[in-house]
Amino acid sequence: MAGESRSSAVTMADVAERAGVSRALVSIVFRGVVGASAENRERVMRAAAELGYSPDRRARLLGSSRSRTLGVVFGLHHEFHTELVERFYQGVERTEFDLALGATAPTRTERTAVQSLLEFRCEALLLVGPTMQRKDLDALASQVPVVVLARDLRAPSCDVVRTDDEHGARIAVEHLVGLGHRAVVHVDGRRAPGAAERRRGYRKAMESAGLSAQVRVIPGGLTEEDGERAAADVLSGRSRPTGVVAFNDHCAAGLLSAARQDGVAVPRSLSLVGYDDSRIAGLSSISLTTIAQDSRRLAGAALDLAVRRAGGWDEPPVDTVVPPRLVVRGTSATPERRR
Amino acid sequence: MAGESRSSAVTMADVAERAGVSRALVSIVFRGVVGASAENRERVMRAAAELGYSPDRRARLLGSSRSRTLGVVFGLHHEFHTELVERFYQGVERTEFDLALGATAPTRTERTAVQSLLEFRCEALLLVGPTMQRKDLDALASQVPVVVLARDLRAPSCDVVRTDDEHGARIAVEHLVGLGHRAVVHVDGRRAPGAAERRRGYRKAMESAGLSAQVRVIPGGLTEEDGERAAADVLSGRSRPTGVVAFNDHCAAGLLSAARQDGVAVPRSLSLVGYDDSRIAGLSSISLTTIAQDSRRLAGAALDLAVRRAGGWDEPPVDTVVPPRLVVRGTSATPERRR
DNA sequence: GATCGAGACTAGAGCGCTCTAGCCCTTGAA
DNA sequence: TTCAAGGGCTAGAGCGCTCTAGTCTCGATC
Repeated sequence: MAGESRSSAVTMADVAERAGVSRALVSIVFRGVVGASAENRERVMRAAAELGYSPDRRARLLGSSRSRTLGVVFGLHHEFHTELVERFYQGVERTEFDLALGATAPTRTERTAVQSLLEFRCEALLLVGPTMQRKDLDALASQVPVVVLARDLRAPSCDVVRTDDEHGARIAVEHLVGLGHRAVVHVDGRRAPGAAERRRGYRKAMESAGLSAQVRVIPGGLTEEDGERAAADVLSGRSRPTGVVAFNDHCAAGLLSAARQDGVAVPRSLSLVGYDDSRIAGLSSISLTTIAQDSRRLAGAALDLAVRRAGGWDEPPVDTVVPPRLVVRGTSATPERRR
Repeated sequence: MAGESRSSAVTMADVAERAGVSRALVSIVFRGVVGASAENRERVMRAAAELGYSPDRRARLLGSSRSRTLGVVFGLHHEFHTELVERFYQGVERTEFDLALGATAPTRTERTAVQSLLEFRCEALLLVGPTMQRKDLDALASQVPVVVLARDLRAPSCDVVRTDDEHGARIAVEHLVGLGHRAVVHVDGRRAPGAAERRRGYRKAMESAGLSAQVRVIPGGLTEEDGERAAADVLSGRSRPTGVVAFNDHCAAGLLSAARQDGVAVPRSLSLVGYDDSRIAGLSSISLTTIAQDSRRLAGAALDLAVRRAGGWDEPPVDTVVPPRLVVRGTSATPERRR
């Protein structure tokens, strides 16, 4: 058969034969455990290289009772999810585990992704921003250790790692107040996940700054269109604010483009803070000051939990909250003096 | 051990016992092949459901000599790559194969990704926009069937599926000319992959339209900053063009923001066409007319090739070229009458 | 009534590893 | 000298499936 010339199946036995040792010894060498002389170790590696051998993952996993695999379910098109995945890859190198990716997309459900990861016998699952129903999540968590990221759950049946959204909104406000703003409004996310926390953070921060009288929450949303719509409320009226904390970057971008179209100079006449540090915030034509989630710590904490759970750690679910940080770009500045 | 209460290992043997049949029969049922009575099929499925059994992928793959797995190497942060991955998922359902993802990121090399997929004994590899050196690619292709997407190779050692960039630039020009533009310039991508083809497409289209005299290529680049820089060239001078075909969307976005800052109305005074249909093109504040790659056909063609190669198809490498299409948004319109 | 064939089912040998048990040898302490 | 300890190595039994080569049953055919 023509295909035979390709790698074909060079197995551990072939390597063993060529190196003149037993299969078991080859296994020892490839697992990197003690029990082989330096000489033989070298011999085996050479033989393997000559034959182009690489161990068969499937067999390897089957042989040991543990799969040493962590499953990650993430949204293929969510930039923040993919950022977390990258962090996972980085973090997992320090462990004895490997990662298996299960992507989610408009045409591929979480259910499908989870199913396929389960077939690989992952020892724990990392779910990034899962949208599945609560009862499905609970059911899953009873089958396999689960760590949920970026979704707030009350009374969780599994570990949760998330960003402190209240704190995020707070530091956004503090940034503006620190620059000298007093009239700072919040364009919120209505009922989106996280919206309530951000609203609360905004309110509390304003109160702490002695600006209770200035508190004003304007209904917004998640999209640019929502931001554009909210712009009407923000910009009209006598009491135009000098600072806006928006629910997220897209909303802020809509607001920004509407403001500029109205001839309002940003940041000279209006400062704007987004949320998420999504890619558009970094575009030079937008250059949005925003709140960034600490993907590194989020991923690190989640990975740590997953590994411990996989190792049999059996304590009640843990809720880990990571503070976000401010990223200052071009849409925030000292307010101009008016009147 | 505490972990035992979780799924633990329920195997085919457990299902067989519960259903009162042999393991082999359970296998037959789960593989969905003929050879089991309706009654027993039902019995087995019921037993499996009761036990919460799902077949072990690792063992399954090991048992059959073929892995029935296609590996995909893609850039985690490239939106176009992830779009292709989604298409792959869709397409692969119609086949007998499964997908294994190997993500690439700034901190994770293609080499690592390929290595891990190879350990899974993928029967073919789909490389999306691979950046590895030519000789590494050739070496890889000699080990396992490889299909390369979105990278132009001359005299390839493997199948290539790509977009017809020359054609893309051509239809961008034709769109503008069709709207009545005559002074159409091209802000190019210098030496970026695809830049030469797009330049050629622009030139040829202009010539076909009888506008050879208007041909003008301005050095650009891939980023917004490149676009902003090119804007100076485009907008200055007596002979300002009415239409611009940019190398890509980011370049076009930079151009757009610079033009607007200069008080040039888009699309009234200047029409702009980008390339790639990236996410920013769809942002309402940008709303860029652009050229979209046909991810569906690209993925379909690549998948088809991979499956055939995996099946032992052994013809010389195939080069598949897919035409892109125009996406009209808000940055292109009939030119205003001047003078 | 013997023969055949098809369908339903099973036994059991792999697949390529891991890992335990045990062998052989050398070394150092008793 | 004896024995324990331990390093280096191997045999061989799994791991949970797939798949070939059967066996058995039953009804149709000659």
